[in-house]
Amino acid sequence: MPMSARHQRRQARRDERRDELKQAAIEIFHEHGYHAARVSQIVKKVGVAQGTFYLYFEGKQQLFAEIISDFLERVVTTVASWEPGAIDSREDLRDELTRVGLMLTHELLNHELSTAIFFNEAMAVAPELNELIRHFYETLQAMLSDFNRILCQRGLIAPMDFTILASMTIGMVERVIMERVVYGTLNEVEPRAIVDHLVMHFLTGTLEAIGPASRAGVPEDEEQPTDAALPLKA
Amino acid sequence: MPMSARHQRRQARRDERRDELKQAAIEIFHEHGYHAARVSQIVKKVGVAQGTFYLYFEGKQQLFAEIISDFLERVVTTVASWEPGAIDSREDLRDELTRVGLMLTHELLNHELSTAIFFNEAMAVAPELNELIRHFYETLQAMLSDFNRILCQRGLIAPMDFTILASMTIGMVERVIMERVVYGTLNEVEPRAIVDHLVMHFLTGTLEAIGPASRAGVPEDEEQPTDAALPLKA
Amino acid sequence: MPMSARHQRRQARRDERRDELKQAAIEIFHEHGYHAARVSQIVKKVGVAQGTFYLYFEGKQQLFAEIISDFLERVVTTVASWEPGAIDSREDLRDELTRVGLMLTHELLNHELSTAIFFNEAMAVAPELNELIRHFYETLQAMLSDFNRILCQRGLIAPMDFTILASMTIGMVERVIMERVVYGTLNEVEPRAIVDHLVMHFLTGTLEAIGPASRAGVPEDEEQPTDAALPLKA
Amino acid sequence: MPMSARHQRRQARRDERRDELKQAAIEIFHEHGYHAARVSQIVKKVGVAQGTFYLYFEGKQQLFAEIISDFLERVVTTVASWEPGAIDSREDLRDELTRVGLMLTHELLNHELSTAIFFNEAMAVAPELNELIRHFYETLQAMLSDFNRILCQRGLIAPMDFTILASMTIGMVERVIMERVVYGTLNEVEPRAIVDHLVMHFLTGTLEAIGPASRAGVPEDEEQPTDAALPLKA
DNA sequence: GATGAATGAGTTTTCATTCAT
DNA sequence: TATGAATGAAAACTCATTCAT
Repeated sequence: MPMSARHQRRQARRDERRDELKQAAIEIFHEHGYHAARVSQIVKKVGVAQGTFYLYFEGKQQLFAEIISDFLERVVTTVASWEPGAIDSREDLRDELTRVGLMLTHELLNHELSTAIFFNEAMAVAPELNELIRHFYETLQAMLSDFNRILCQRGLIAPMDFTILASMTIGMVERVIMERVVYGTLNEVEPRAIVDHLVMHFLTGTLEAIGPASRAGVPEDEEQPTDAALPLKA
Repeated sequence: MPMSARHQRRQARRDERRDELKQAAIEIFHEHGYHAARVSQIVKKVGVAQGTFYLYFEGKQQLFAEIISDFLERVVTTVASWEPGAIDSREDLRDELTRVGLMLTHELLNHELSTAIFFNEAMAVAPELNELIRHFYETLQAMLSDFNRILCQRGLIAPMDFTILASMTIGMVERVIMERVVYGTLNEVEPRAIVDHLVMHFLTGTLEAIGPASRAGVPEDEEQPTDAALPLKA
Repeated sequence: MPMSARHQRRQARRDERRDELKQAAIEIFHEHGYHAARVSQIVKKVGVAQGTFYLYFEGKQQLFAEIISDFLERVVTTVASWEPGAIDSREDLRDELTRVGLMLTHELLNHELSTAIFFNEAMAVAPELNELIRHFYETLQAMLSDFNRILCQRGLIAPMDFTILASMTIGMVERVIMERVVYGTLNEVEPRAIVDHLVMHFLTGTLEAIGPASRAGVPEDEEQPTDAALPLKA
Repeated sequence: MPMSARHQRRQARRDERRDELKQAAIEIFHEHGYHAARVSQIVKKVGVAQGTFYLYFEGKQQLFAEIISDFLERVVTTVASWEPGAIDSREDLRDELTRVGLMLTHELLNHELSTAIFFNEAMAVAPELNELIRHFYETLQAMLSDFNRILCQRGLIAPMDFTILASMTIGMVERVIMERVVYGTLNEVEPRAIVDHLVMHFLTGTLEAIGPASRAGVPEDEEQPTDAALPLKA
């Protein structure tokens, strides 16, 4: 059933306005937080009447949930793009981790506001939403656990509790991203450097130096501890 | 200036009631979240009148802030108990990390509700509180960065960006604690095992097996990847 | 920029409703006094919801201030209509005083409730409002002082402290109006008689009889004190 | 029935504390107004506990009423001291008016705070109190009307509506006192000068100059309008 | 589709007063 | 007498949502 051109145009305009409202909402939610955000501020930003809002969204909370949902979907999609198939060595692993890490980082940095909203507000809005978020983390953990198990089977990582490992990995990434997006602490660090640190820490903890990415705080002049100094467990 | 016995008794009763109210508030905040929590629920739980609440606290928000502040203080105090002085080897380091990790874990698990409230709600209450939390993370990061720098100078960890490293460490710990406290995912895992994973991941990433702590998901029977299979960077 | 007919209609309805609410508020404030008056009583009287009130006014206090402000403005406007230009004799003066007096009296009696509210409540609501009232009295006094000064220069009134004179005049008028509006004491006295008394008292104090306006309490039959008996100061 | 010395001492201490509290209340009522005044502020000022207040007064409102009542009584007593007996000439009248006027003025200025409270707040506290005040004004008016009637019978003042005259007189006095006590406008004017103006205005309106008391605003250098210029009604 | 006026439920907080100690 | 902790009623105001135009 082909739609009429007229209907299509209408639909396009509808979608456009919907996006406008959603974008405005993201900005307002980011600025004030969910609870202090007012629907009146959102519609004012777009320049439409209060009632118009409800032509496009069921309500404030549903819109917030949608924003969070969009965000979660982007993250899952990105992480799911992992391709374990061709990974045969630790080099391959590092490269693949770096690839996915960069994708994820770019994704999150490209949607800074949503990212910040997610970390700051999402858990404090409504029980239903918490369910959604819980489900997201479960999915993520399952995916990572599975990956890790595969890697372990291939002898690429040591055996351990992969659920805990998954949590640790998620936490590392999350916190680093938060620092950058929410607080701006790591703004002057290249995303690449961040990803390098994440990947290397996953691979070798604090065993290996991460050279070129180093910045302030690294004792450059001082004699670097040699690898030899690192007593690897037999 | 010795207080009269009468005054002392009064003060003691005052403190007791204050604690009662605070504890009730923690439970209510945990159950409903800050915004859905009602002062009326708190006083009902303690069995006092509405007005009594305001004899002990300036208001709902101030009480919440105090609860969070208590929490943050406990964490900082615990982390600050780190003693880098006598650490001369990676073994020492592992032991000290384990010691502090266990303390912190116990601390957090002993105040599960506050911990959960902090992770879920704290950022979504009020800008002033966000300031406090921001300051907390800055303190924590500064402490960890300094530790890492010392460790590096002693050749115990490799050089890298210690700010990023600090964030990663904080994130790892946070996420694992959250999983346990907020979602109950890791409830059947011994705190000791959790700490072992955190410490080992900090030290060697995924290079080394964490044996006895292993649980579901770990391919016990399968041939373990040997250390030899792990290509350490030259 | 001509407004659409639709917009005009809306605005008209808006103004109407606003007036309705203000009028209801005047009645409630008059009946209960500012502090005992409830917003709920006001909206009930008009038959709208509680929230509607706040579409038209910032709050209870702001509405009260507006009512008082309206009142003060009417008074000042009336008093400012004084025309000293053509006054050359005491007869002229008496006529002009009578004219302005009647206008003011009518104005106040036409807004009895506001007048009563002003005298009873206005000073006990808020410091900001007291400022406004203070300014009102200052304006009034300045106007009257100036008038008196002009009259004195023309030889129509004797020299004295015109600030005190202004205060006395204001007080005379106020009290007489209060008696009538707040207490209903002088309800059966014609406004004209009231004004005659005010004017004559301003002009000659208790020197001259005010005949036809006399009512109960005046010893009609008794021998009137003759003017001769009045020892005018040399 | 003679009280024991012990009981007397107790009663004295009681009265003292009661007065202390009342005085503190006057200051607080003056500073904040009745509605914004807090019982807690009053007891704090005296340095006793909250409960103590209720050992001496039934409550906030009753105390306020008592303060107002004290005030009204002082005024009535003063005005009632009028002695019309020996007044046979306008000179006598002027002297007696001046005497009473000075007494009243001193009375009010000696209790500035109560006076200010009365004018600003008294009508806006409670209906019962308004009754009291109404009664006060009725008493005052009756007294003045009677006085005026006597004066008229003796040929000392012209016939007119003595109720209106009483109101005018009360208003004149009130307003002048208010200006001084509430706003401080006439602070640099001698009480004596104020009373002179009041008395002269009562006697001759604006017919006669009030010389030595004149201050700023009086055209001293300019030719004074002569009495001859004042066309007295035949 | 768009508007924006109207709705009204819902909650924190204050403070005069009481009363057990 | 004095204390001060406890009481609890009471009210202004907000804002998400609706619906007649």
